[in-house]
Amino acid sequence: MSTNQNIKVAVDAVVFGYTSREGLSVLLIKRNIDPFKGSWALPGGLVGNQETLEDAVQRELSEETGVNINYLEQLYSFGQQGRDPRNRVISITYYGLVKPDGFELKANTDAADVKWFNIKKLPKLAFDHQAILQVARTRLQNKMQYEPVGFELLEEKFPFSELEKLYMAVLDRHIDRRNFKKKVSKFGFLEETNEKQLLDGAGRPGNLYRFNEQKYFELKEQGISFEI
Amino acid sequence: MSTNQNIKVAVDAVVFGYTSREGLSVLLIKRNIDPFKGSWALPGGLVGNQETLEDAVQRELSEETGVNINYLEQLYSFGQQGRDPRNRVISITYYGLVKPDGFELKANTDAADVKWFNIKKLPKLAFDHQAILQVARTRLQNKMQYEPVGFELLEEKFPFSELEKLYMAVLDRHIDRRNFKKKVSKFGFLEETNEKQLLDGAGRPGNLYRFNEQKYFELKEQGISFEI
DNA sequence: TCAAAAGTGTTCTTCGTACACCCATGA
DNA sequence: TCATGGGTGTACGAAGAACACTTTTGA
Repeated sequence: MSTNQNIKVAVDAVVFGYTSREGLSVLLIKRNIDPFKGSWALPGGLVGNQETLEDAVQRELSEETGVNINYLEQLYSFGQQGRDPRNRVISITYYGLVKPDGFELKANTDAADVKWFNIKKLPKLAFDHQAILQVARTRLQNKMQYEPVGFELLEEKFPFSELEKLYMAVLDRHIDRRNFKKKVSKFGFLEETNEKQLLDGAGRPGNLYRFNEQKYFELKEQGISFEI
Repeated sequence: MSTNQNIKVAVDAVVFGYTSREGLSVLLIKRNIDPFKGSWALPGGLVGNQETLEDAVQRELSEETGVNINYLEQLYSFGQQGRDPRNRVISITYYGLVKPDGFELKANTDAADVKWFNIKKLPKLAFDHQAILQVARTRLQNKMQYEPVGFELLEEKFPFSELEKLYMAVLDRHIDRRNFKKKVSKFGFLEETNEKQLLDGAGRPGNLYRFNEQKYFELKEQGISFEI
């Protein structure tokens, strides 16, 4: 059993982005080699002998998509036989969060195309990537409810309503504005700036807020736990 | 990057057991080959070309320890270079739960010895297994608070106090008996039998309870969520 | 009759939730 | 002046936390 093992190790990444225009989106590449040539798939590829798993993810993302990832966390490892028709490949998957200003894409040699897809309008995906994406979505939903990772999807300064809409988009349910504000404010890691939102249409401009990560870590040290 | 990848794939398992006598325990093997010959380590080994990751874990456990695993869940994948001094090995780790009556051990060819160690009296471990164990412990603590996995560590029928002591051992804090009973009973997946505990000493014998898994799944379907 | 462990209810506080009107701005 | 979206407080009910005495058994 310990001799002649012939299994390849890959990484794949589910990268989430959010804008209030587009909602919650996922970054996909169009494959330009077989198998699944022409299909949309998660960015990813084989791990180099000398690089860590995280480095491999970062490298693949920059090779294939050009995005700047802001938060990266290991998701799950998939190892079923037949998930890649060529060889036995186990894939260690990650999910990542990108701020809206890191949204510019450039498809590269390895990919025929790169695009953001709204989470509700996904194409058919190659391999078992549909299942991976589902796991990632569920994980993000859970994670956002007990750690303030949502801020990794917003600009540095944002109106409160952005945060609220983000939570509604990810959790896919309505949230009461007043209760949500009360709950988030209570923790004390959100700073009000004295700037106001720049408007794109009518309506009263909201105050801009900033997430104080330093403060959050202090509170976490003290055992205060975030929950939405 | 895609040519001549030379990385081995292994699985390792953190197996937890519980008895009120011994408290929360972890199953370790004594290595009989180098590196770390003579050190205690988590059971595990390389994955065969034709087996799933879960199968590999089950096989290693039965080869090395002879325990019957009751619940198995993937934990995390560790891939740092240097974690195995021989080759680049990435390890996909699992944690498992064993009922007290599956406690009999038999060390086998692959291991010089197998033993249960109380979680508070662990020896130095080989490789990065100390870190893996820490991740597993934290995961178990979290998991037990939102899914009733604790029952996988108890006999089929158990006095209520067993459940309570188990939670105290895993969470490492005091739990109020009355509040705990109220909370657990409320869910309705715990059945009271009309048998009573067999005593080992003085004290009033407790009623025996049984976990109704069927009922739990029904409740879960209805969106009722377990939380301690 | 004593020691050991199990069984059981009430009160108080905290948190979650439901809910509607006024304000600032651009068109 | 109208339409759009932001800002704000209160009241009710549910759940969590603190807390002590009685019962059953073996020695």
